[in-house]
Amino acid sequence: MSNNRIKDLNEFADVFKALSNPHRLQIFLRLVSCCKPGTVSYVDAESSAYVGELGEELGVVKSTVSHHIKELKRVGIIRTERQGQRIACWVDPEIVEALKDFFTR
Amino acid sequence: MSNNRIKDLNEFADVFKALSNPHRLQIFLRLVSCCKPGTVSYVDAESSAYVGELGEELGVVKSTVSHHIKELKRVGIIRTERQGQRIACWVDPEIVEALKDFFTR
DNA sequence: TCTATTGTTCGACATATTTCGAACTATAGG
DNA sequence: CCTATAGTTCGAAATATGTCGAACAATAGA
Repeated sequence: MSNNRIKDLNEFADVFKALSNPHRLQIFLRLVSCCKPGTVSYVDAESSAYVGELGEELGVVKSTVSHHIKELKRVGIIRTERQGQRIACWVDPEIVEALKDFFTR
Repeated sequence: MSNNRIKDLNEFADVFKALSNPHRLQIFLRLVSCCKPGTVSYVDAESSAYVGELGEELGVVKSTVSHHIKELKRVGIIRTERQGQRIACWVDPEIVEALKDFFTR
C-alpha cells in the first residue's frame, strides 16, 4: 500500500506544522533537553516543565499555552502526566529520532 | 546578543512552516535526493526538477506550484536556476545539514 | 467542605494560508 | 516578428490558525 507513504507524509507535515509556530518551537526547545540517553522516560524538574511555567516564559496566557501543548501532544511531539495540581510535559525522544532520520538520507 | 537566538528560532520556525504543507513537503522529498555528497552543487535531470513537472506530480496548477517554490526558496530550502524556458529547482544541501543538526543534541 | 492553584474548554475575532484562474512576462524556434 | 511553451503575479474566495478572556474542572490543603 503506497497509502502508507501518504500517511507518513501527512504525519511529518503535521509535526512540522506543530514546530512552525515560534511559541510551540520555544516550548519544544525548552523541553528537548531531556532527550539525552538515560533520561529517556524519566520525568524530573530539569527534563520537564509545567504548563504555567511555560506560559510565563513565553508571555502568553495559560489558555493559549494549553492549546499549544494540546497540539504538540496531538502530533506526538510531547507527552504529559498529571503531578498533583500540575501537568508535567516532556518531549518524546522517539520523535526526535524520527526527525533526525528524516533528514538523514 | 541573545537576539540571535530569536532570529534563529524564527528562521527555523519559517523552515518548518515551509515543510508543513503536504504539497511543499512532497516537493522537498522529490528534490532532496540530490543531496548526496558529490552532487552538492551540480544540477542535472536526476537531482532537480522543473516547476511544470512538479505541478503534474502534485496535481495542482502551475500558479500554485510557483507560489510554493517561491516560499521554499524564501526560507532557503531550495535554489533555482533558469535553463532556457524552464526553471530548475534543487534542495540546498546546507539546510538539510542544519536541520539534521537541529535535532542532534 | 471551602478556597486557592492549575489547567482545559469554548466562543469570538483578527490574521494568515492555500488554492484557483486570468492576465502578464520570458524564452526558444521557426 | 509570431507562436508555443514555461513560469510569475495578482485578485478573490474558502479555510485554518493564533490569541484572548470568561467560564468550567480537578486537585491540594486548611
